[in-house]
Amino acid sequence: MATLKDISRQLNLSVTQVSRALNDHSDVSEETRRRVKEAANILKYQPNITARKLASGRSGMVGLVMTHDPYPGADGMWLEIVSGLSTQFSGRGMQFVLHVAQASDSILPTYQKLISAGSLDGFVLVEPYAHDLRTEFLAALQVPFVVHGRTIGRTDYPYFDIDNFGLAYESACHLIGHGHRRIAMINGLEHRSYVEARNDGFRAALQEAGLPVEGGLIRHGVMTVATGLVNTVQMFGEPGRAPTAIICANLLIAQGVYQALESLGLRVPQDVSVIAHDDALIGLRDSAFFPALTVTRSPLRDSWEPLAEFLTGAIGHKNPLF
Amino acid sequence: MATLKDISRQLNLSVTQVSRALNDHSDVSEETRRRVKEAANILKYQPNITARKLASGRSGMVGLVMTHDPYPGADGMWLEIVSGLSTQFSGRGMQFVLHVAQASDSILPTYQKLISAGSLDGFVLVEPYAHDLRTEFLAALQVPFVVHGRTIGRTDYPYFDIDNFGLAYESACHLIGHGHRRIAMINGLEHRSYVEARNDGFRAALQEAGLPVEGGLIRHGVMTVATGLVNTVQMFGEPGRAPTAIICANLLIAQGVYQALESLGLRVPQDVSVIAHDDALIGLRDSAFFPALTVTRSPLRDSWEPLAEFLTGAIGHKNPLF
DNA sequence: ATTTGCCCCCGAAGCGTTTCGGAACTGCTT
DNA sequence: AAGCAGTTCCGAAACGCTTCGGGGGCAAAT
Repeated sequence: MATLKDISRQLNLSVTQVSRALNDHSDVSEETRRRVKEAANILKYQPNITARKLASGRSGMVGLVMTHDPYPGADGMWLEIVSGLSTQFSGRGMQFVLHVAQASDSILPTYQKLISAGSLDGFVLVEPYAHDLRTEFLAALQVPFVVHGRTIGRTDYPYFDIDNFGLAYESACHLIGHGHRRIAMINGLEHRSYVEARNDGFRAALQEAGLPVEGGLIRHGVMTVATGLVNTVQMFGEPGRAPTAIICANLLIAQGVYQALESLGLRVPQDVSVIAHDDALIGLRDSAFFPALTVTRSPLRDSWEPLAEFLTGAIGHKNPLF
Repeated sequence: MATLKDISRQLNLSVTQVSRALNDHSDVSEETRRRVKEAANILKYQPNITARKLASGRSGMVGLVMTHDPYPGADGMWLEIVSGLSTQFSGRGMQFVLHVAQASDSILPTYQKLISAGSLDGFVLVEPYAHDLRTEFLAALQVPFVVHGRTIGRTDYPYFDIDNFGLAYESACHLIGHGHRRIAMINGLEHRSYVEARNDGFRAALQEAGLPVEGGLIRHGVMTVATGLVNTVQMFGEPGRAPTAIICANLLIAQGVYQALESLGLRVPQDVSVIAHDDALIGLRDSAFFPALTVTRSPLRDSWEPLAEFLTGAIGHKNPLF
C-alpha cells in the first residue's frame, strides 16, 4: 500500500527521482539508488500496475486467450501451457493471465475488448491455424504477440515452432524403410498449421517412395485416447484396407490405438507398427507403453522460455519503460 | 481507442456528464443519456479499465489463483472451473483471469502482490482447506472474495458449498441398509474441507450403525483413476480385511476402482458394491459405467453462478461504481 | 572569466477515468 | 419578491505513476 510519495517523503527526494531510481534509470547516483531501494524494501513498496500502465502504456501483464469449447480428455495440455508460460513470465517480473473467450467466433471481439480496455501489453497465441485471423488482426493493430507454432504464408512475427514436417517425414521414412507399404496417420484437428505440416511431411515421404496417398489413411480428431481408439477400429473395419503401421500425433492418441489393437487381437509390433510424437506432457510417459512405443519427442515445455523471451523483447522494444 | 474526451467534444458536453451518462447516474437527462450512448456506439468507445481502476478503485476484473503443482489426470476439473467462472463473470460485464502461483508456499505472497499491485477487484477461492490461510489473509486485508466450499470454523464470508457431510452419510447409510459391514471410502486429499466433511459423514453413519471405523478403510489421494486403482488393489491385498463396498469421491476414482476390480476378478455389484459422487465434469458420464454405477450427483457447474453473484455483490457493495 | 559538459536532481504535465462540490436554470410555494 | 426544491450540468481534483524539459552545481576546457 506504500506509494512512491511515501518513499520520497521519507527520503526527502522527489517522486521523480524515486521512480527513476527504482526503474534503474541512468541519471541517479549510486548512493540514492541504494537508499531508495532499501526504503522500498522496508516499506514493502509494490508498484501500482494500474497507475504504471496508465502513465507509461506498459502494465507488465501479458495474456493468452483460449476458447471456451472444452476439449474433454485433451486438457492436460492446457495445464502444461498455462503453467509453463506463467512460470516463464513471472520469472521475468511480469504477470501472465488467462482469459477465456465465450465462443470461438467471439475470439476477435475478445481481443478487441482486451486491447482497447488497455490492460495487457501483449499476447501469446497457441494452436494457430494454417491461415489464422488472430495473427492478422493483432499485427494490424500493432499489438505485440508471439505464436507457438506458426501460420502458413507471412510469418513476420516472432514465433517458436518445431519441425512438424520433418517429424512426420522422418517417421514415415522410418516405417517405409522397414518395409511398410500401408501407413496411416492419426493427426490432430484439420486446419491447424502443425497438423497440416505433418500431413505434408507424411505425404512427401510416401510420394518419394512411390506409394499412393489414400484418403482414408490420414485421419483427424481432437488429440484424445478416444480419437485413437475410434479411428483405429474404423481403419481395421474395412477389410483389405487396413494399415500395417500407424503414426500418432501424440501419446494420448497412441494410447487409444494400443487399446484398440489389443481389443482387435493385434500385436505391436508384429502385426502393426506404431510411432507417436511425444510432447512430454505432465503425467504421461512414453516409457509407460507396453509393448514399447517408438516416439519422436520434443517437449512442449521447451517452447515457453523462448516464447516469453520473444514477447518481452517485442514489448520492451515497442514501448520502453526506461 | 476513443476516450470520454472524444465523445464530450463531439457532443459539446463535459467529460463529467458523459461519464455519468454512460454509467447510468441519476442526474442526467434522458435525452443526453441517449445521445451519449449513441455517440459511444458509433465511436466504438471502450472504457479504459486501467484508468477506471485508478480513479474508482474498481477494475471489473476478478481472479483465481491456482498453484503451479500439476495434478496429472485431474485437470479436467480446472477446465470446468475456469471456463465456468469465466462465463459467469463475462456475462456480468466483468473479466475473469487466472493466475498461476509458482509454488504452493508462495501463494500468500502472490495474493499480496496482486492486491497491492491493485489490478483485481476480488478473488474466487477453490478447494479450501479445513483451516485455510487464504481466507484469513484476504479477510484481514478486507479484499472481497468468495469460496467454493468452505472452511471449518468462522465462515463470515460468502461461499457456495454442497452438503458433503450428508453426501457421504447417505451413501454409507444406503450401503449399510443393504447389509454391508465393511465399507471403504476413497477420498480426495487430506485437509481439504470437503474431504474432511465427507470423512465425518462417513464416520457418523458407521457409528450410528455400530460399526467400527478402521484406519485402512478411509483412503486419500488426488482424484484420479490411478488413485482409485492403486487403493483398491492395496485394500484387497490384505486378506480378510477387504471391503464389500467402496465409496468413491468422484468418477475418476470410480473408474480406477472398476479397473482394479476387473483385474482382480471381482464383479460389481455381486462381489463389491460401488457408489461414487458425480461432479458432472465435462467428458465423463456416470452412464458410461458398466456395470451401472450408483452415484450421488451435484454438478460442479451449478456453483459458478451463485459464486459470481456473491462476488459481484461483495465488490459492488464495498466500493460502488455508481 | 566565461563556456562547455556532465551528473544529479526536481516541478509539472499528463495518462483516462470517477467524483465532489457547487452552479445555473426552471417552476412552485410562501 | 424571496425562498425552495428539483433537475441537469460543469470545473477541478484526485488516483499513482512516468517522463519531458529544465536547472543548479562543479570540474575541465577555452
